Amino acid sequence: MARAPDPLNDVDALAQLSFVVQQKLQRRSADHDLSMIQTRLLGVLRDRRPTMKELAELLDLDKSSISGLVDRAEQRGLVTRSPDDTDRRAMRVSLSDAGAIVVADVTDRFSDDMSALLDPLSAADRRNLTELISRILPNP
Amino acid sequence: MARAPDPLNDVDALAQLSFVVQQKLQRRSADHDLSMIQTRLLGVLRDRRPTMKELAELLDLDKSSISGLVDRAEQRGLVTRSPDDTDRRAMRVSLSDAGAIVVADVTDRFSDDMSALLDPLSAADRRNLTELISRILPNP
DNA sequence: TATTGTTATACTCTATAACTATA
DNA sequence: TATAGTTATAGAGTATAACAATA
Repeated sequence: MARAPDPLNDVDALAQLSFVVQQKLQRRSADHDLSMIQTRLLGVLRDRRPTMKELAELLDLDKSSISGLVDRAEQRGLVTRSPDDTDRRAMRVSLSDAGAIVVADVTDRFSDDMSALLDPLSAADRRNLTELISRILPNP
Repeated sequence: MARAPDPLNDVDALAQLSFVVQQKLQRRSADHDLSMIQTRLLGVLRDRRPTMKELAELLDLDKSSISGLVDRAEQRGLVTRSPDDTDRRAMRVSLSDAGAIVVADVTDRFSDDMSALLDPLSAADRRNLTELISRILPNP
């Protein structure tokens, strides 16, 4: 007779779930030849036009790392740099049309993955899970 | 009056949770000057003595990437290579005493982080969350 | 003087291809 | 022949330090 799997403790459950979710996102990114950090870059640009400094804060990277990251994304035509309107030292980064299409596709397919992951749960259980997770996430 | 945060949909809840969890692990790893992949290497060695090929499968990396990864861990005294008993082509990798201490510390502190994260939930809610997550994780 | 961004440098991480030794 | 592992090479990603332009 089939044995039930070992019950997970709460710490292991959170850790394993995070790896599964990240792996899905990584694979959908790789389908577009994007690294996780490139996908995160495009993701934060969906609703922002940040300066390089703001990008460094959003992605928790050094400003010099942002320079290289944006360089490579710009060479691929996914983002564009423009001078800031008022501060002539600053550059603002925005998504190109091509970048918007790519990030939308990654997002859509990742959403499909997450829906598939949630498939074993009833609608009520799903609402319950989302509510519990919302309560432990740091308030936006 | 303070507004409640926007309610998250289930996909966003899973994605955000995974980033929070991974960020905690990354920071605890960085405290020991370990990258995430080095921590994962030490983690899989806690209960295994795999060959290089098995490590490549466990970490989903090319065997040549494993060579470099193990090289650097070995130079830091965290792991050791030993020849396989029966296949003279193969090498087995194991945790050193120092490596075991490091991975135990990262694990303990990460567990503390996860417990703190779960703090807003009652014991019953926590059990409920763990049960729901267990049902969506791929069966081991 | 302080801040924004870039560049030079060094290191880690990763894959591909070619290689050696063993099965 | 096929497999296990290493090495050479190339490129992405990262931080530190030094720098130029602007505030």
